[in-house]
Amino acid sequence: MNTQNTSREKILNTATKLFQINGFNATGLNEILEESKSPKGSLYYYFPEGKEQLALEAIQLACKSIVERLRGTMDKYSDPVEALKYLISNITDDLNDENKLQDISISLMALETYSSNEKLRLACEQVFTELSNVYAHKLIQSGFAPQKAEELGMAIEIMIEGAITICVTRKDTVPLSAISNILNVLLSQDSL
Amino acid sequence: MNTQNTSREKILNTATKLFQINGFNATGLNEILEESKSPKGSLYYYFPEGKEQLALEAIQLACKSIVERLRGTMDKYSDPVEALKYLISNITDDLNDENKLQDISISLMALETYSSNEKLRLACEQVFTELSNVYAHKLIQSGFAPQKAEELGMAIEIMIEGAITICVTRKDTVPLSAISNILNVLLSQDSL
DNA sequence: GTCTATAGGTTGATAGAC
DNA sequence: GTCTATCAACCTATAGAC
Repeated sequence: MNTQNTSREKILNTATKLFQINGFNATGLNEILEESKSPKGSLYYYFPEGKEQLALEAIQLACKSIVERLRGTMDKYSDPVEALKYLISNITDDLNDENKLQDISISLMALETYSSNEKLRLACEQVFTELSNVYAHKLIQSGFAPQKAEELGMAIEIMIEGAITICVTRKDTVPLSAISNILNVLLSQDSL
Repeated sequence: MNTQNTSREKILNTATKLFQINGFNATGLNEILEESKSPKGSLYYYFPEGKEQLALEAIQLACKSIVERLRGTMDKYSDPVEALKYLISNITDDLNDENKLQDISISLMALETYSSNEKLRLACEQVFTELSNVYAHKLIQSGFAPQKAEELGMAIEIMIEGAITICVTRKDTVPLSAISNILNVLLSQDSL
């Protein structure tokens, strides 16, 4: 998971996990320090701007993890429909194993910050854009027209975020199955 | 908007608004009391179980508002595709006017509570189910098979929640336009 | 660089006068 | 039913010893 053992990385990794699962407002700095076994002095030494800076870096780190997973699964199949099915089954397994948003979605932080913190909102916006682009790129590779691929990429990102939100709320993975079928229909008939 | 002027209703209406827009954790009881011009004594008189009870009733009231809007717009057109287009343009107008979640979505509260408060999680789950059913009902009315309608109803709910999340994060309404097109394709070819 | 102590503010909740 | 005063607990952040 995390390679180095510096205090900075321990704090950031723990913060990234807790912010994703429980949210920005529900996660206290004390909680992060306790779970990462770090002293408060270190936090403000490494993140002099405090909680906001920590959250900003956490969003960016979460983005890296999510994109990595996404790329890793999408590259397993050349056919985009097969690749998406595999990605969705992958996320489904994770949610079944543990009903938590870690390495899955930053929707919670996005909704917590859209109206209260412009810097963090922008960081979340960038995550959504990047994820959409990964999907679009996959579609372009398999022959979709760039404009069509971009629109579909955004639609895929929308469906996955929406499905995850409702999955964790319901504590089941039916919504992900539902969009798996929809994507099948959508991408098969709507090509080129 | 609110008909009666009892302290209870003033508190509940304000809480419902603030919880939806800023979330459960970001909204303090003091803030609710200040905005509703109510004394703290009244809050605990009418909501003896405190913040949790207030949030529970707020989720249910928000559900009523959202369902009302949804039914109101869906009933304007008999064709479900036209009705959904109208609903989406309606939500788009609201978000353009003011980039806030009020009377639009409870996704923020759902994500804040899914892992920390079972009572509130269940209330949010019920909201998502109810909204899905409104869509499904509309599809059944226009000739879709019940099972197909149920699956599509959930898919519609997923897409709208996902699109709203990304809309407020981006501060634009492009995602809602994107799913409007998708729904057109999806419901036109996939009927009966 | 690490750690502790603590400041200064806010939170949800309670007690008790009226 | 209404209102105020107050509580203990928590929060983010800072100061300063080591």
